[in-house]
Parts: sequence; C-alpha cells; structure tokens
Amino acid sequence: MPRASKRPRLVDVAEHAAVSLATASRALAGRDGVSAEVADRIRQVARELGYVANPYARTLAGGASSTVGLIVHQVDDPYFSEIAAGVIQLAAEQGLLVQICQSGRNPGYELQQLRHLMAQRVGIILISGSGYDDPRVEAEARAELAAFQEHGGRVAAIGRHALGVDAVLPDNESGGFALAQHLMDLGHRRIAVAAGSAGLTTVADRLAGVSSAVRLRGPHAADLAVVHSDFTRGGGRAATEQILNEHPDTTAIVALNDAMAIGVLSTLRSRRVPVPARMSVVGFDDVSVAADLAPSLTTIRLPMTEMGRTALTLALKPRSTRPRRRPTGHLLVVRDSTGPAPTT
Amino acid sequence: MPRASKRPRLVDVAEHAAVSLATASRALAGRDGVSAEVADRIRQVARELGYVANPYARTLAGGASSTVGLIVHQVDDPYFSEIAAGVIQLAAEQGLLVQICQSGRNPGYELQQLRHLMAQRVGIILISGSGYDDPRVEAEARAELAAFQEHGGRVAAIGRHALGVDAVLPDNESGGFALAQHLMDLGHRRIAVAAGSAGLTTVADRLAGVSSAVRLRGPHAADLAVVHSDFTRGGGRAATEQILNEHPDTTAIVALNDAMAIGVLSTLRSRRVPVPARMSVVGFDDVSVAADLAPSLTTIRLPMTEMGRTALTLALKPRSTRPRRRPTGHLLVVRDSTGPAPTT
DNA sequence: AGCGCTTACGTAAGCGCTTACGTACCCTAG
DNA sequence: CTAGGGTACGTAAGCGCTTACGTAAGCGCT
Repeated sequence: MPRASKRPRLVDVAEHAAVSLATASRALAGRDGVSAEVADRIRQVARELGYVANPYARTLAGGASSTVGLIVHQVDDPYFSEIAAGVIQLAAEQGLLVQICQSGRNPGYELQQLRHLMAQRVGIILISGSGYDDPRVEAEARAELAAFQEHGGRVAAIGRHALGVDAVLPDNESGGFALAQHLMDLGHRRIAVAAGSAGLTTVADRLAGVSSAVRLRGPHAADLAVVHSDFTRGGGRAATEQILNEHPDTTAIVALNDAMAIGVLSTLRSRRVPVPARMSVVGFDDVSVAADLAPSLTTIRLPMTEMGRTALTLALKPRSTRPRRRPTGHLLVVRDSTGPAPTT
Repeated sequence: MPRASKRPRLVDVAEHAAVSLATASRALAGRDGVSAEVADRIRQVARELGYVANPYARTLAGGASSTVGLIVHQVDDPYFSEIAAGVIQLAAEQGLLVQICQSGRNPGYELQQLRHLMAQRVGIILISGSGYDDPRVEAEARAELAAFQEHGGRVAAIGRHALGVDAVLPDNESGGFALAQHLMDLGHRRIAVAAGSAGLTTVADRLAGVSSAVRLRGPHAADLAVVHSDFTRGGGRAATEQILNEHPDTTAIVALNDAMAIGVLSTLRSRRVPVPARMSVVGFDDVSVAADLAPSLTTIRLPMTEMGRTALTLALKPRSTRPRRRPTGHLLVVRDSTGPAPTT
C-alpha cells in the first residue's frame, strides 16, 4: 500500500533550492550570512513544499524550544482561565504552543509540575497563582528556578513576588484598601472578611489593604472580623455561615476573591438576608460573571487577560539581572451588591 | 565560572550501571530483552541520578511523543475549562503534558490550530467543541485528520460527530427533550429557545430534542419560538431582548447552554421580569456556577470533567477501524429558575 | 601584485535518544 | 559432542535539525 508522502524535511528544501543544509537552515531562521536572493528562493521553496520544521529536531540541536509552560491552580477557576486565555492568545500570535498544568492548589504538587516542565526542557515557564507560606517548598522552587534560568530558561510569575523571578503583580493591597474605603464611605462599621487560605500571599496582601484602610480612618472607624476559608465558592459559603453565626451584627462582607463572593451571595440568599439592604458584599478580581450575578457584584477589576499577556511578554524579553515587577492597575467597579449600611 | 552541572543523560545512567546505551534505554522503556536484575540496577541508578529522558531526543529518535494537544473554543468559557480540567487531570496522571489552543469559535482558525499541532508532531489531539456546518472546512479537517491517523497520530473529539474520529458525545438531543418536557409538565405553552449559532451541531441537536418533545405532545401542545444568537452570556442577553420584543407572551425560555442562560437571567432581572413567577428559564451543561446563581438554574447536567477524561482515554487506546462513539449520559437538575406557568 | 578582511556558502560534527542487527553465551535435542 | 535456537546484551546507524569551522570569491589598500 503506497504510503502518503511523508512530511518534507529541511534536506528536501535545500535540494530543491540547490543549496546546502546549513544555508537552508540559516535562511529559514532569518540568520544572516545568506544573500537576500538565495534566502528568498529558499523561503519560497519551503512555502511551496509546505515545510514546517520538526520542533523536536530543532530543539535537540540546540534551537530554542517553542513551547511555553503555564502552571495554574485550577483551569476551571475563572480567575485562572481568564489569565490562561491571555497567555494562550499571545502565544498563538507568536507561534508558540502552551503546555498547561494544574497544581490543584497544592504547593508540593506545584513544585512537581514545575520540575516536570523543566525536565521536559520547556523553554519558558509561567507560574500563575498565589505563593504559599510553606517556606521549604518556596525555597526549593526558588532555587530550582534560579538554576533553570542559569541554563537559559525564562520564567515569569503572575501574582507571586517571592520567587525571585520577573512577575506581574496585581494591586492586591490597594485593591483591598479601595474596597474597605468604599464600604466605610457607605457607613458600614461592622465588616467581615471572607479570606482564602491563610498561607496565600494574595490573601495576606488583600487583607493588609483592607486593614490599613480601616486603621487609617481612625481608631474606632470600624470592626474587622476575619474568617479564613479557601478561595472557592464553597469557601465563600462556609465563611458566610461562620460570619452569620459568630458576628451577627456584620453589615458588610468583603470576599477576597470573586469565587468566594459568589458563595457568599448564594448563602445569603438561601438564608434570606437581602443584599444590599441588610448586607453589602464585595468581591475581588471582576471575573466576567460578576456583572451578571444577582445582585451584580461590586468588586475590584483586575485585567486578568492582560496579565497573562504581560507575563508572557516579560518572559520573552531578555532577562535583566534583577527580577522585574510589573504592577497591573486596578479599578473599583461599583454595582448592585453594595449599598448604605442599614440603620439600626 | 563553573557552570552548574548539566542534567544527566542516558549515557551517564548507562555508565554508572556499567551497561550499554541500548540496554539502559530498553530497561527504562520497560521493553524486554533485559534481565530483571540488570533492569532493576539501571532503574535504581536512574533514580539516584535524577535522570529524566529528554523528550525531544526521544521523540526525534522515533519514540512516542508525550504530549497531547487540546483545542477548545475558549478557555475562559466554563464549559470548555471544565472539560480541559478533566483532560489535564488524566494527562498528569499518565505523565503526559497538554498543549492547549483556543480556536476562538472560528472554524478556519481552528483548522489552522489543528495544522499547527500536527506540524508540531503532537501525538494525540483532542478537539473539543461543536462542529460547524461549513462543509469545506469540516471536510478539510476530516481529510487531514485521516492522514494524521494514517501516520500513527491519535485523535478524539468531544461533542463532534462529523469528524470521522473517535468521539465523546453528550446527549444533546435527549437533554433538549428532557428540558422541553419539564417545561410542558409545568404547564408552559409558549416557549422560546435562545439558541447559539445556527451552524453548530450542538445547537442543532439540542434544538432537535426540544422540538421533538413538543411535537410528541401533540399538534398544539406548545408554541416554539427559536431565536439564534451565540453561546455566550452576551448572546443570551441579546436573545432575551429579542424574545421579549417579538414574543411577549413567552412564559419559558430554553437557553441552549448555561452561558446563555446566565445572560438570559441577567436581562430578565434588569427588565424586572420575575423568575420563575413570570418566566421560567432553563439552561444546558450545568457549569459549576449554575447552582449558585440567583435564582439557581434548572439545567441538564453533563459530566464535563469526565468527558475530558474519557476523550483522552479514547485517544490513548489502540484505534479500531471504525470511529467509536461514547455517549455521556445526562441528568435533568431542577432548581429555582423553573416553576409553573403563570395563569393568565 | 600581494596582503588581509569581509561576505556567502558548504562540510561535518554533534544534540540525546531508539532500535535493527550482530554476537556471545547457555540450554536442549539428536 | 554438535547443531539449532533462545536469551541478554553491545554496536552503530540514524531521527532532522543547528552551528562551529573551513573555504573560496570579491573587495580595497599599499
């Protein structure tokens, strides 16, 4: 049975163009040392033959790997999937392929994924998601990433500043600050915070912003009750139960991300607590459903898709000696889930 | 400056174990022709050295590529991200890496992504998302996939039956059927369908289920108004506006996926149409937020994560001559967005 | 005319692995 | 005791690229 013809190789291109392998390679790589006419002829032939370089051979021979690795906590979490969408968009524009991994919010497993990517010689690695306070894991990751960069690997982080690599950093602290101010401006004095896992730097940063806004208002501006759970809708539900039980006079809940906020709203609804009449709720991130919730969610908008793109851009640029940090900007988006504090 | 030591190669393992390259390769690949003791020794050495095979060299030399490609419409659409989560989970368990691409709901661009993956010699390709009725593109994809499989490539589709490859197929038709029945059981007689792009097979199938349920009830069981938009929240909003304007006596809206349903609910809320008192709404998919919406959404549950896993399983198994089809099962989940038809 | 320099291209040595083939050895049958 | 066959392992030939190095031609200069 006559096999369909195999893919053309570089030799085929070289032969058809009547040049050597080396010249063909140079021409297609856009390296100089090839006259313009010859280069044109080679590119022309390559196009006609439908030649596409074998990435395995190319990488083996010392060329740059054309794939970027992306580690997220969970792809089906909108925060991460919106970031991923940005990364994938830009990667496609640059002709790069994205290898995606989930760490499942587990620092040890994340390190394992990272090792796997490095072992696979993925050239560029993006790590999205909050750092953990597990100092051992963090230190190991840091060390191995440093070695990886020594060998020419490129790395960027999104929302993690403790890794010693270039990073895109959301304005967590000032976002938290803005949220607390917004609530206090509305007259709220008993504010509860539904926070994610205590170990996450994102949690710590956002929380710090909230507290500093409260402190800044004066010694008795407002009471802050912090309840830790995790950054999921289920976490938001659990936190709400706890807040309702332990801090019944709360008039506003700050969920430290939108997933939690959705859980908060859901629980308040089933407990028949009217929002915002009896309880105001704010989130953080502005995932795209936030605007379509009932009530629509007041939150801090982070340019997630853009953050993904920026992270890849950062990793693509030649590395400077010191890790660069790129803030993201943020915006308080006021919607229907917040209103004046109820008069007692 | 003394470079950090390079990664161990197979020769290093072979030397330390005092065997030849070939033997080491065989032992680590688990191929036979190596005595048990020697194989153990080699594996032991490899572990001590922290040896991980270079995937580029392995693939170049004729080994199997260890990466699977996944094409989805949009990663930040929950339907696709939940499927992707399943694929990535199982891939990680199998030591495979997942290359993810977005087609942006554009058939031509999807074909381009497909070609890119094939050119990159990705061994396994999963294509998620509805087929299009663009016969030219579909035929081209079909042909190229066939050639890819001829060369040993493995392919599976999710929710597409026209590609001539193994496929995981959601019960679109019976799901639509169940939804329509549910509404008619509640007394609804004027039902509008908010459908995605007319070209999608998913739309056609779900719609067919709805219509056949209505027809089955008898000639004048219910009026069905179909409005086409697209499978996004915005599409749901647009469709709702149109339904409200053109079919004002509608009492129930069937959104053909949950994203649209969210848009429908959002628009009804802003138009002050109470759900379900004045209008019932159903969705399709049961994305994970569906339960946390206000009101929570009656919908058809599809095991999305499981579907992702199944698709990969299918692609991993040796191919049979005829494309296999694996149905997914479904479940009508009744929540708060549906109620009895309002009495006029 | 002879020198050195640049430019344009070819030659060939790998990159790290898999695998077809070859070879030494041991076992069993005749 | 030897022929035949299986088992365990080694040798070496690539896979399709990149790139260091070599070479020939062309240039301006003294």
